[in-house]
Amino acid sequence: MSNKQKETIYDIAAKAGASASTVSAALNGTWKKRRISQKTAERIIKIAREQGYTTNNQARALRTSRSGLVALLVPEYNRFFSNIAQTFSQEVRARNLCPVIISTERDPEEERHVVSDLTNWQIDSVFFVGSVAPDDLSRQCQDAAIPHVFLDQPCALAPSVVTDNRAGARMLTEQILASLPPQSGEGLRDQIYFLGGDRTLPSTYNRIEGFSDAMRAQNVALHPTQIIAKTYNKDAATRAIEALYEELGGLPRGLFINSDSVFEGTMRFVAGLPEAELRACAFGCFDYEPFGQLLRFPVHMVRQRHRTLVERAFWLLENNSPPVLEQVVPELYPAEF
Amino acid sequence: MSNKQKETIYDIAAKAGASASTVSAALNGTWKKRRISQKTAERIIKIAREQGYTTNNQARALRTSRSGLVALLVPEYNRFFSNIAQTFSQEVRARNLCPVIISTERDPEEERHVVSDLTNWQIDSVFFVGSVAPDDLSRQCQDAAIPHVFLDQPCALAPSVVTDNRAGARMLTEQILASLPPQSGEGLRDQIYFLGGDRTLPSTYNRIEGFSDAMRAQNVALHPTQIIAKTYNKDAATRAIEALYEELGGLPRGLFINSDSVFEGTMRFVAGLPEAELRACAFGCFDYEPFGQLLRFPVHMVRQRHRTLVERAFWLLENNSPPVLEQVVPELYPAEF
DNA sequence: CCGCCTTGCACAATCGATGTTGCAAAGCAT
DNA sequence: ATGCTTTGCAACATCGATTGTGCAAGGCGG
Repeated sequence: MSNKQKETIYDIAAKAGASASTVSAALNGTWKKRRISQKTAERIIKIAREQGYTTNNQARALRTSRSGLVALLVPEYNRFFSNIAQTFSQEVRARNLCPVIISTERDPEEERHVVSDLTNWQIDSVFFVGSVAPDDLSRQCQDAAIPHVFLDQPCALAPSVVTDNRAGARMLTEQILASLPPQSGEGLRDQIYFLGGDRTLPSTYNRIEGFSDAMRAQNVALHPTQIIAKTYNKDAATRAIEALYEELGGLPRGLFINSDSVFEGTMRFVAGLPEAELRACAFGCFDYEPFGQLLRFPVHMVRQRHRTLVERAFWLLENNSPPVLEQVVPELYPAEF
Repeated sequence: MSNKQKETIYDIAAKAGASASTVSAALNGTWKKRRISQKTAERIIKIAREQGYTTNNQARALRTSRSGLVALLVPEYNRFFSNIAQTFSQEVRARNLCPVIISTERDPEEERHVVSDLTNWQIDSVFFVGSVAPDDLSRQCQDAAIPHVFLDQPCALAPSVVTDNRAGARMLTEQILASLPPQSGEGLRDQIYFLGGDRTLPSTYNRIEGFSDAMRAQNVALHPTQIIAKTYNKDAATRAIEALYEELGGLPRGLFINSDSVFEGTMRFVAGLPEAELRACAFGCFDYEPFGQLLRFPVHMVRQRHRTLVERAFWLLENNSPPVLEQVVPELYPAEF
């Protein structure tokens, strides 16, 4: 169609016999405020449509100092973050804005850098998911007057939306406790272990709390050694479960697996064990993985409500929320056998 | 730090006792061309750094009509597309540009819309992954003079990079054939089936070709009914495998599963079957799913090289490639037991 | 018919960076 | 000292949309 230069409001103005400012007002909806007659506005809009005119976003952004870009920073693209990204992208586009999704590889340096980059784009707002150094980032955004929210990993200085990890962990642990195999009678092996994550991070910390809550509520003894939470790393998880297996002389009676990466890591070892041993352990995973339901042994799972998380984050942002922490209770997917 | 308005080249100019144009030249590297003395340039650069100046991208974009934005359109965020997105994001940022990733939900209308939106952003270039209506999109981009590439789903009108589906399917099929269980002797059940995908799409078409190649090479008879390829839909896959199971009175001797969604769908049914039946079928999946290796029966897999795909796409784009089709041979992950 | 208030729109400045043009000073040769 | 080239930089127009301001025509009361 239009194999020529792109049209501007000036071209439309010429064709409509009006001035550029009138065209601008007609097209961006401010014509009423600017006392342009409805007749003129409609004529201009019609012509613009016929010519296939579309406005140059850079020019608008330069003038209004609002870019129409909304950024999402994720640590990486795993299942959970991808779901968040998908929902985010939809919500942004529903608002006629443009989503910018960037992965920062869990590197605080990179996070800083990305944010300072984004300020040059006059980003309208930023969503941080699972960020490593929330406080620094929040300050950076505040300096640049960029509205922002945190998801998954909270920040005291800005509105945050996170999964109610404690409640979720409690639900999951209760489910594990409810489907415990008979005791083996061999002390250590009859205990329930919490594996994976980083206890210095709020999410893991709260999951441990929820785990403990559930144990306490049912008067199940819990010793600190039953909680192994140093990293989300996949390979480390494989090593950890191997070590545990060796130490106990078998699998524990129950296993709370903290996150999908840890799930994958432990399964690499566990999946190779004989049927009988697998049946002697009740598994729960704090994350949803469809294939988890297809293993030959039951695995209870908890799924974070990514859509709700994102929706709430938008709400907080759009209502200029003060730094609050909002929690969303996750969903339990009990194993069906 | 800077709790005031953002600085412009004019502020820097004032502080450096130079003109804005000189500052601009000094900062964007064109100062040599513009005959600015090295001394002046360095002085300006130093001041700019001290003041923490960063350039306003909209202003630059408006002037140069290059936005510095690069877009990626994906149908959705599944494992494969997320990997692509991750790699894309890294490559874009390595070039000091800004990645814009948008999911179009496999809706041609939405695809068109997104592209026309993107042209208003003066997007520098667009990467289409698995797009539904490549030709339309390519024409749209051509009209707007936007360089573009297609990944995964090729387009005759623009450079494209796709997995060598035929070769991959052949590799996978050979692997299936090599690990076939003993014959049952019951006619139909001793055959190998191809399940899932959409034969009207090039990728599925070529995988069927590769499947056929391998069968032919080993003189294995192949009847059209052994190929069931109408959709990538997960639920449809569950229904299809159920129907097949019923028709054959058991699983076939071999099953070529086309894509991760189909894998998940079939597994929902298959995973519930008794051990013996599972061992009577050799499984192969054209997509990589880590949990696929953790099932209680072996599944051979083929993994697309997402990094290579993206890198080649960039190369084609940056070298103004004519509409060629480049193929990347995928990687075989044979089951280890 | 005159002053006054609307209505309806055009003019022009502006956002910040870029790049073309022009002009003074310096360098050099004669 | 004169003319010519080179060096080094400032001025200014420009990208396209937005928005404050100004001004003419029309409506209305007196």
